[in-house]
Amino acid sequence: MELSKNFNPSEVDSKWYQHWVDRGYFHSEPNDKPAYTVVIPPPNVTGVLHMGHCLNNTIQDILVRRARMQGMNPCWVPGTDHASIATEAKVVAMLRERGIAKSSLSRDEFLGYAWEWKEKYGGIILQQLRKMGCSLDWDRTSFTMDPAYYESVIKVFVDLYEKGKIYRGKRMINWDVRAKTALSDEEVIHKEVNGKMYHIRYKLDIPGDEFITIATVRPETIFGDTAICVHPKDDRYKHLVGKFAFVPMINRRIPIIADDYIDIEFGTGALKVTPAHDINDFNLGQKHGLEVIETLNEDGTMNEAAPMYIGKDRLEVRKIIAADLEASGNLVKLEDYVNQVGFSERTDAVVEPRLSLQWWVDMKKLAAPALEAVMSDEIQFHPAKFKNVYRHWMEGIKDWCISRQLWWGHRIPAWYDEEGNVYVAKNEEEVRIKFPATKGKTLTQDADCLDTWFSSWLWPIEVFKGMSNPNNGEINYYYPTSTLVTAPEIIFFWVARMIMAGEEYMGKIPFKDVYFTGIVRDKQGRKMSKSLGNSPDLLGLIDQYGADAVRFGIMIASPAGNDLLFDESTLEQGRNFNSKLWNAAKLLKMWEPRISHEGKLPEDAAFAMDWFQAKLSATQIEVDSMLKEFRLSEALKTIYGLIWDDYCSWYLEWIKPGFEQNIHADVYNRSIDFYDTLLQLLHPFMPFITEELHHALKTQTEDLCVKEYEPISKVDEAVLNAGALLKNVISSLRDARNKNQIKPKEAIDLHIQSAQNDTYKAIQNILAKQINAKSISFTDSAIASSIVVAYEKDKFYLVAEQAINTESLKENLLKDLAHQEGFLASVEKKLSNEKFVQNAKPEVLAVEQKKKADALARIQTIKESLAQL
RNA sequence: GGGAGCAUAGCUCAGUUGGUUUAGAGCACCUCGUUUACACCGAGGGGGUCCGCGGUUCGAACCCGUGUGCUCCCA
Repeated sequence: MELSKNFNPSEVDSKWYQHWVDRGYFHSEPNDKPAYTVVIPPPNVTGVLHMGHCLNNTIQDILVRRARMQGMNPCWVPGTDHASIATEAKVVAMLRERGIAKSSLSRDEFLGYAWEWKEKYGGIILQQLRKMGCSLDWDRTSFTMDPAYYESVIKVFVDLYEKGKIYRGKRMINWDVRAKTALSDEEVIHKEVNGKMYHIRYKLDIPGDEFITIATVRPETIFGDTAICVHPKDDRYKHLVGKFAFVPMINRRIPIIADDYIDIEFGTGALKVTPAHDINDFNLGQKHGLEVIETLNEDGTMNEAAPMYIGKDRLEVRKIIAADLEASGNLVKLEDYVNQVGFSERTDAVVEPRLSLQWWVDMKKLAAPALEAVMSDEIQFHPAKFKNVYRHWMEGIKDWCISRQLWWGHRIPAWYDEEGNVYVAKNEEEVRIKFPATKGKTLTQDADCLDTWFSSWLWPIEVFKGMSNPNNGEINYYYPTSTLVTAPEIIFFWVARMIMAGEEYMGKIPFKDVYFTGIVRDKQGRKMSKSLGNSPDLLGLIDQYGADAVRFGIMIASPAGNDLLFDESTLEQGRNFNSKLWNAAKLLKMWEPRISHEGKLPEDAAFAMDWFQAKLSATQIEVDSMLKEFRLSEALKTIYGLIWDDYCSWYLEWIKPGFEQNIHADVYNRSIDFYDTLLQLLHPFMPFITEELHHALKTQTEDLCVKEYEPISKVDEAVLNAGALLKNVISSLRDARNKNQIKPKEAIDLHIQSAQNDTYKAIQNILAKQINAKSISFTDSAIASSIVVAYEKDKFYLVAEQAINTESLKENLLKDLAHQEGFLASVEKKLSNEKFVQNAKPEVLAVEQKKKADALARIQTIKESLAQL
């Protein structure tokens, strides 16, 4: 097969992807082999592929492809998440564009539009994953709202309710005024915001014109104040405790109370207490039996509690209230203040604490085994530093608010009768059976949906129908899964809760290893985001560079456990690597017509092959251990170096036949096999080009994608060392040529003075070729008017026609001498230290003595060389 | 405010239980080079007070303390 001049990824990529799918290589069924199961972190059904997905899924594909080539039975399950808030927001926006208001639709009508939208746009992202080469088992594509999945989520709700682990309660929640729904704590993003601290004085209900001043960043909440609280030991206010004050503008009378919760140093030391709109105030209110006055409507506008601002947004009121307080004489001062404000993860609205009746999961009992599983390393986190983060959260865990005031999602299976009694069962029919008392009563189902994560925590179980059809053959074979690859951002949202669900419903952990990827940032270290516009178009990049180059670029820049600073130059490096791979194959194929079966195997070629075999085996072992520790980036770098430097720059040059010369059949075949092995090693990282070249090299009996790795052969250390010596000598001599400005075309005569002539004799042909020497001979004494190069204890004399630049030679030798003498001094210092000689381990001592001997010998060599100049 | 982590070449990172050469790699940079694989290339080279200070030790990039700077998580 003739190779084209250049590698053309666009044709090759789609050809092989289709081929792999057609052959069913990605499809898994339970069998006798060990399972290697990975479930994809299901992207939002609304999602389009971004750099984060690219990194995450490339890593998964590397692990899965490698497992396949190691003879395991890998199963990588694709799918999408219904993403309740995000999707509902998109559907609402789409309807608005069509001029339809959500409020004008019934629930069923709205869901009709939502499904329509999902069928049309949902899953675009899954198509995009194919372009990247992901070896997902498409026959298993799942969705968190598939019918069976939906039933499982409901089943879990009912079960946890019956176990007393789910309850309904009026509590302070995070309210998203844009989506008009409750949020869990994890869905709130805290950001620093420049605001104002308002010092507001409240007139006291005592004779005279006295005031008490409070400080707040949310002045609009004064309408919900039901007390002012001071520290009992605060001398400034002690005398006011038990008295009353008036809320400015509305003149409502509120008590002044004392509690040691108050920080005397903060603000004025007096706190306005608004139990309806702050969690701490709420707790304080509970303790002191304070009234709760709500001031906000669902959409964040003020209600009748603030008569002068009804219908105005609370942030708008914050801007205008200062003037009004000023007018009423209540504003003491305004100062700049930086504080932390919560924003909705999905809508970016400023979150308002709000008292609300919601459904909760009691997390304490669920958390215990899940914490233990990670702390005992039954589940291993990579990098392990995330264990701390996890422990910290799990130990301080709070109950999980799971109800969302949305329609798109799993509807809460709770029914209410007219008196407000609650009945929980999987459907109304079931309620009627379980609760005969409901006979004749009208029941209404809870309007709310469950938090998205209340379904995704079942993902590793339900993709194998482990909830809807417990104990089936697949769940028993594929569960627990092997490795979860995900972003550290969702360690609480998802990872922790999957572990809880796994322990609760399977009695087993859901996965053995969790690999946390870094966050993808731009060159300047900023997180990639839509608003910054610093997120590159991934599909455009794949078109431009090819999927392999993108995979290479993103992996080479992702050190384990660190963030990834995305820079297009690494994709260029990937593309260049593609070219290198392609050209090396072209070179090999060029020799094919000149294969000779006659004659003996040349000695130098035999050495080259032995050396490369040793180097290959040693590197395979290294790569193996790196991958076991999830050091994927380092493994790729190692393979890159093996191919580019050791195979292409050294090995191929060593065995390269002269101009129009033949190549020995053994050498040719061995070189092809080496290359094939290299392609196989690289395949999990760059699947397309390796498959293409695997077939281009020779007629193959199987595809690389499913070709199992051979056992690694033993490393011949002696040959490895001889090769290293050869490389070093070549480099030193080339350096000498360069420094003496000997033209590359000019052949030199080389004289070697060494105690190990046999070593050099075995490699002299290679050496001659690599440094362009027309002759090599061995000598016992110095050669006149030559360039002297000292390497270790050996000396090399280069004889060229050109005049020798004695000065620069001398300079180099002196530099080397200074270095060696400095080194010797440090070694001698150590060895003359009695305590070192007494305390150091014998092997350390031996090493130091050898260092000294070597240094002395080298100094001797350099001095001799200098003397000859 | 509480917690975690990081600081090594211009950049991104390795550096295993403290001793394996006076610290390595890739990219970038500089010099030279178009001999039939590849200029998306080849050969060679330069470049570091291992963040500062103090300590432990015969010996510290590595261990301890402290300061500074940065990042992340939680409230």
